[in-house]
Parts: sequence; C-alpha cells; structure tokens
Amino acid sequence: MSSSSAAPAAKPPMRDALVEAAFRLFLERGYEHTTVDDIVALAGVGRRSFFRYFPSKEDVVFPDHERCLADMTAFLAASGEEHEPVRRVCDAARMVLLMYAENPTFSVQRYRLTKRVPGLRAYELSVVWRYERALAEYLRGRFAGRPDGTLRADVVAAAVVAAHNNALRSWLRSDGEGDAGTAVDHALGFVQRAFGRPAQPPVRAVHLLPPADAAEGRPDDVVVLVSRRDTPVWRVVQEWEAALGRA
Amino acid sequence: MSSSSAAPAAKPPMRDALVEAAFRLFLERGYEHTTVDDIVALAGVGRRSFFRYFPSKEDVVFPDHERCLADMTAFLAASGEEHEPVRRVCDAARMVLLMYAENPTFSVQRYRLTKRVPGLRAYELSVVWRYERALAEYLRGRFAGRPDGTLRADVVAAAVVAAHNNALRSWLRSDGEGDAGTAVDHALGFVQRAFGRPAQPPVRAVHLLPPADAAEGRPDDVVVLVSRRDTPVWRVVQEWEAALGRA
DNA sequence: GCCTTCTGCTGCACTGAGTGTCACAACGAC
DNA sequence: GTCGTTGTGACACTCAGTGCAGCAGAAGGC
Repeated sequence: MSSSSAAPAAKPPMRDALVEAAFRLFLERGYEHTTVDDIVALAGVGRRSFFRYFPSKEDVVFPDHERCLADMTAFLAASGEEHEPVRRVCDAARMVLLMYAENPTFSVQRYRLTKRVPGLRAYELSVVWRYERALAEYLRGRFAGRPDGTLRADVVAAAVVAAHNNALRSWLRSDGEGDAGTAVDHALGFVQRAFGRPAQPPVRAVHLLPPADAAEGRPDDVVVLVSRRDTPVWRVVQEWEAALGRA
Repeated sequence: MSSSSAAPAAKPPMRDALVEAAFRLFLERGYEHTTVDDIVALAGVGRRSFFRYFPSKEDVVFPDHERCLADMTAFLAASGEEHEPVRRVCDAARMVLLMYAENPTFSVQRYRLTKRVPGLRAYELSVVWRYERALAEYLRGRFAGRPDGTLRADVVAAAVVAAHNNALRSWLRSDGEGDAGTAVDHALGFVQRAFGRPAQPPVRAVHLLPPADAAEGRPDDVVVLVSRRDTPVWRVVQEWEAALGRA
C-alpha cells in the first residue's frame, strides 16, 4: 500500500516474517502450544535468529512498543515550560492509541491473545509500566518544588494510564469498531478535570447546588460564605461558626 | 517467639525453610545466580517440593501476597453500602502496608532485591495489578449506574495504588525508618481529596466568582464557599484549603 | 581478478525453570 | 493387620534463553 520507492529505511524483512509466522501459529494453536522452534520453522530461519530480533518469546507479540516508547520519551523531552503538564502527558498517552489504531485488526488479535495468556498479560504490564514511568518522570520534573510533587506526579501518571487503557480496551473489546480517539479523549478529559487545576487558576470551579435536598426544601440548610482569598483560615472558621449561630 | 501451644493452624515449616534459604542465597550471591537446586540443597529438601509450595522461582520472593490479596478481597466483599467507596478502597490499600510493616527488615531486603532484578520487578507488577483489579472491581460495583462508572472506578483504583506505592516505596528506601502509616495516610488523603467527593457531598461548591463582572476586578480575590449547614468544620477547612490550591 | 574484513545468519551444545509421573514413607481409620 | 490419603523425593522430559564457533556474502582495498 505504501510507496515502495525511495524508502530511506531498509528494514529487515526477517523481523516481519517472524512476527507474521508467530501470530499465524499463536492464533492457530495458541501461544503456549507454540514453541520458538515452530515459529522459526514456519518462517524458514534459524532458531538463533529469532532471539537476535526478539529478546524473548513474549517480545514478538509487542513488536512496536519499543519504538512507541522511544517516541513518547522524545515527545516529552521536547516539551517546554509553556505546556500545561497534565495536558501534555495526556497528549503523550494519545500516541499509544495512535499506534494501536494504525493496525486495528492486529491490535484486536493481540488483545484477545493477551487477555487469555497470563504470561502475556504479565509482559504487557511491564510494557505499560514503562510508559507510566516515562509520564511520571516528566511530571516529577514539572512538579518539582511543589509540596507533594512526586506524589502528584505518580498519581496523575497512573490515572492517565488507567483512563487511556480503559478507553483503549473497550475499543478493542468492540473489535475496533467506533472511534477510539473520541473515547480516549473523553477518558483523558475526566482525568484532566480531576487533576488539571492550574497552579494559579484564573477561573475556579463551577457552582453546584445540592440538587435534591435543596429542591424539596429548606434553604436554611445551605450556608454561603463569601470571603477574600487572603483571609486567614482561623478567620474563616470564626465566620463560619458565627454564621451558624454558634458564636 | 509466638506461642507454640494451641496453634490452630499447623503450617508446614518447609515453606518457611525454603523462604529462609532462598533469601539467604539471594542476598549472598544475587537472585539470578541462585538456582532452585541451590535453594533446595540448602533447605535440605527435594527439588520437586519447591515447586509444590511455589509455582515459580519468583513466588518465593513474595510469600505472603497471596494471603494479603485474599484478605483484601474478603474485606471489600464484606463492605456494605454505608461505606463511602473511595474511603473504603483506601482502607483496603492500607492492609497491604500493614503486611509490609509486619516485618520491616524483610520488606526492605525484598525491596532492594526487586529494585535490582528486572524479572522480579515484572513479577511485582503482576502482583500489584491484582490488587488494583480487586479495588477496581469493587469500585465498579459501587459506581454502577453512574455515567462514567467503570472509568471512574479504574482511574480511582490506579490512583489509590499509585499513592500507596509512592508512600510505601519512600518508606522502604529509608530502610523502614519513620512512620509508614502517616505517610500512606497523607498520600491516600491526596487521592481522597481529588476523587472522594461523595455522591451526596456535604460540601457542594467550592469556589466561584461573579460571572459577569469578573472581567473588571480580580476575581481570584474573592472566594465563595457554599455548604450544607450540618457540614463538620474540619471538612469546611479542608475544602477551603483545597479551593485555594494549598491541597 | 584476488584477498581481507565485517556483518548477519546458522548450528550446536549447554544451563536452568517448570512439569508429569511414579515410587515410597508416614499417618489415621477400621 | 490392611486400606486409602497425604506429603515427599527421584527421574526424565520439554522448552526458553545463551555462548560460541563457523560460514556465506557483501563491501572495500589493491
């Protein structure tokens, strides 16, 4: 499909042949009932060559994550101070989705495989963990100096990964139907709303009223306290107590 | 040390002997340079018995996680509707800390081991993942019906685990000095403030500003706090601090 | 043309984790 | 005593992963 002329990177076809042969056998007789010898026999190459391209049998299932992780790391490293940190890691997470969306049928097949085989699930966890660490390291740098900088960085990174995977998996479960991008945007928006409070927020939260209780009834139950921002806390408490009539 | 009389559960000492022998060798010559044959030779048992007690070589490094996971699952299963969900999973996460704190020196040794050996790191990830899934499954049940129920469940579970591990690891890095409980409470408090808004929150709105005339003044200077009358004072202070971005 | 060197591939032997199977000993029930 | 059960050990086997040596072919100097 792509242009075959003027390709700058002449990638070894053996690697692709191994992936091809491996997935054919995995889908046919299962991952655990396929040996590396079976794969290399089908691909017509030597057994030693397999481990030249893939450090382990699991790696052949995730042939493109190494590149994607490198891309994400480069993306984050190239970020400047002008980017809002949480938004930035959300954008970085979207790169993973793009990789999955590049080849939907392959991604769906791999998803079914990893769902069934415990060993592959474990391997996938270590892959996801490396993405999460990349996000967390970036955030740690951006949150350096804040009171709970590393804590916030780790939690936000974990939340972003969880949200991304939630949307990604539901897309994979639906066999790649529907728009994955929209689902991931929605999920990441959820995280951004939870954590994306800027350091010095120009505009704050939206006002919510108790929906049910207030409707049916007694406005006396609601207290509204207006104060200047720089009011000390003890004054706020004092005013609060006074408003309740507790003096 | 413990009472030897009237012990209801007569646990096989062989399991403990294997853990003992394994860690002695792991610390002496490293995890990867210790074979299962070495372990069983030191413990004076047959090789086959090792795999009777531990499904894999990695399992001997985490001998008590299976029990802890079962305890956590039971704890969550026994939870009623009266418990606030996010608080409940935070309490569940604290059970893991308790297990680590039961035997600090062992936990610190294991931490150093898992930090160095990639294979053990990967295995630990799969253990942590099972905890996270237990929390997420519970939250999915509690959030069922909410618009983004499963998304919120997954994200909160990931955030709780990340916060817990952040505090736990910094405690382990300090060789088990200091109070781990306080650190974990602080970390989990961070997550609870981010997500713990209950379904019928005692404090509804936090911080807002006049929408129209915001342009001319400095809206940030004014804080409006709306709350139910019966809200405890400490919650008000908490929300006040949070609204000011002091977390 | 020939000869080097380097690179990528193959075959082979080896280690070590994990499994299936059978045999054997200790134990309690009857 | 004989049964069945349970825990244990010994052996053989599969298969992932590694180290090493050899070999073909391409690139380059002469």
